[in-house]
Amino acid sequence: MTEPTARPLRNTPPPGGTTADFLATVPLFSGLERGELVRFAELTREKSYPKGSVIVFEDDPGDSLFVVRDGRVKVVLVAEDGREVILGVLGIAEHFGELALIDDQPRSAHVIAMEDATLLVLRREDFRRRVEGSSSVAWALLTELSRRLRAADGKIGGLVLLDVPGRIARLLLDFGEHAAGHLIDKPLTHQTIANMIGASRETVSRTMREFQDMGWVKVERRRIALADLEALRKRSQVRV
Amino acid sequence: MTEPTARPLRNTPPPGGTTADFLATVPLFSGLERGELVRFAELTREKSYPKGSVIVFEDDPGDSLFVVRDGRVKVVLVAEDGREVILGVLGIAEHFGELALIDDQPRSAHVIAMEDATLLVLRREDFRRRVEGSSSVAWALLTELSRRLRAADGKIGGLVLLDVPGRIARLLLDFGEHAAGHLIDKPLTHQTIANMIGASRETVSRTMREFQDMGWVKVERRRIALADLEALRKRSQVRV
DNA sequence: ACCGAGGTGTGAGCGACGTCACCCGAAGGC
DNA sequence: GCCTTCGGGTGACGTCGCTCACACCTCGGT
Repeated sequence: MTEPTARPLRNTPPPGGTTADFLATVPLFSGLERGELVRFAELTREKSYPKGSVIVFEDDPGDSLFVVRDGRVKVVLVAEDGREVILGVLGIAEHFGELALIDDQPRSAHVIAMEDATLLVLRREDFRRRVEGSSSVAWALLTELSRRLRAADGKIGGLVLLDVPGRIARLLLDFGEHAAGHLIDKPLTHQTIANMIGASRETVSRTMREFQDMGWVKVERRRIALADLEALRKRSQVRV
Repeated sequence: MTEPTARPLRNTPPPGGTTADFLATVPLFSGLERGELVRFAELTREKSYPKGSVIVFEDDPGDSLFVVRDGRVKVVLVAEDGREVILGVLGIAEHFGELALIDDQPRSAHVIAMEDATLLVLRREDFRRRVEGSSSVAWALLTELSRRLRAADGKIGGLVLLDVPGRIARLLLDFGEHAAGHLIDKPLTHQTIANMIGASRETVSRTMREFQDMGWVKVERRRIALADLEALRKRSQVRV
């Protein structure tokens, strides 16, 4: 855990077509027609952040929506003693910062770049005007918030009802269940897992070893592959 | 924990004016003009549920929005072994069931009447048509979901970062901080508290006693009054 | 006034996990 | 190549909070 400060870099935009093309791949905007996409794209600024830098601080007033164009970021709560809880990891085409746009409350968590990242930034007023004008965006936003709320409630349930191995099993399924070959492609350190499920790095380490010994998962070069979905599912239900 | 079944009762409507008057007090609808309120009210059915009955089951398809007209209901996850997690307690003018309306997913939790309750029921199609027609309702809904998402994230943080006394302190503040005389008016059993914060009834019992001994709270006739906000706030921060 | 149900108080035991301390191996910069 | 950094593995030990068991208290109902 370094002590990063926000120092945006200007660098070359990531490949992959125009901003409008990219926006079309983001669920939030996918309902829009070409012309609208282009206009949205024009309202957008692109910013780069090096690994470890803080993109938004908890309690900042916050008046922008961010869309991940490249890289990965984590949404975290940080306690005074340095322990952190990872509320979510966002990858390409995912976004954060909508809440501050909607209700004018300060940001509810830090967002930190896990890798060098490029983000599109859309300012509150521009965003609001569009949302009010386009029920398609408003509806997509409602859908997204619903999804997150369900996920959050599920997480609360998991924290209360499951022991650490159960929480790990569930997390692994969340990440790998619908992936090709049940392979979790992005590297996931034990520390990161620990912060996502509210456990210590050591316990995660011991548990992952156990899962490997039982043949439930295979790990090579830091890539985790789920080998026995049934066993993991069972373990992620209550009471073994 | 009884084993309740859904058995709606028809009984006398609660007092307090017309349905439209009532709707005007619900934040979701408070942006509407009189005429619209009346039309919404007409789309509404009123249903009563006895204490302990299940209003919606987890995994039900679910196609209605419910507004609490009278009584209190709890939103809960229930494990096979009977343990339950209370995700929220809703009182008069609060609502639930919007998620299923927005994203067509099955319900994510049970909702159970904690007291005899009267609810207004609004069916999906009627609701959707209105929301699409009225950006005021859509915006209010976004605001409400944002609020809940923040609350859920805060809860996750509390579960991970705080010990049981810390979680209890935080819960008490949530309920009583902005109440008149810092008095939590609705009775709150230790079991209920336990289920809300993911702890056992016994631990809650011991902790509440400790809080009383230290003069942080006063309890009489099952009403809890917060006596030392500062101490509670401190205890609800990380690391004592 | 009685009884029963629901809620609370409290002790004893124990187990899952956190913490601390350390080592090892791999990856990546220079 | 070498050295540093970052991530992982593992033992020893302490402890918070869960479970089990039971007693008491306070209602509301008849």
